[in-house]
Amino acid sequence: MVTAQQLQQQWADMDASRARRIQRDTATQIRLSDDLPPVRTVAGVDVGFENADTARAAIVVLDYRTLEPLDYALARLPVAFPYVPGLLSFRECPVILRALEQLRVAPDVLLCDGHGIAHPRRLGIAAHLGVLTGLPAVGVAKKRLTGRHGEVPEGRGEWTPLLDRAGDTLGAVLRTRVGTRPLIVSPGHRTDLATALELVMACTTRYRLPETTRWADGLASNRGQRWLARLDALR
DNA sequence: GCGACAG
DNA sequence: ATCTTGTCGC
Repeated sequence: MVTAQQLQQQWADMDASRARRIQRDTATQIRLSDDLPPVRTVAGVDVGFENADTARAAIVVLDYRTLEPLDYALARLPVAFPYVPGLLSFRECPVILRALEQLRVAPDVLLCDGHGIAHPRRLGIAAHLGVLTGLPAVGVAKKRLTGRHGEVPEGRGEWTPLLDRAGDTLGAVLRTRVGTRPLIVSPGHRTDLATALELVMACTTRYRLPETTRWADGLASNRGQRWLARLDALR
């Protein structure tokens, strides 16, 4: 499998047009059939920035049934790619892979911060990460990147499809909690939309964001110390 | 050429 | 993403 080091060097300072070419090429390897094993562990994946040139990835593996943390990993790496809408994975995948290498408990599926196939070239960070690792992956984003949709029903768990120009379904705009902005869920790799929605709802309790992303978000951010203390308290 | 634009 | 306190509302 590809290592974080390889990508870090290989993608450093790569021009946008070449990156898009890689995306169109990599997107052909995505499998959207639902072939996940019985899910017992789910991982939250996110990246934060300590400063302008240091990225920090956080991965937290939760027990799918109880949503209790089973394992986690953190990784730091110099930023080698700018943030360009549509090219997020080139900036964040290297650190994430570095963190995945440290994990001791293997996750059955990855819930990533960002989109799956709800992307201009169908290769959001969740899809890219899925292909790179071979693991089932789902995209959970707080904002839309591409696609259009109608009004979203107000009930918890209700959703509306996110469509592209041709009318193909890219994902779903999901209301995880009443009274808050909906999330955008899209399959990344080895999952279909129905399963992606099921996974996200199963990981969501009383907040807008699923527990997976809440943990990963917290640990990747600058208040990560707070969340580390919570993990220790559970042991 | 004019908007839109994950984290 | 990140810089940051209080504050409006259930």
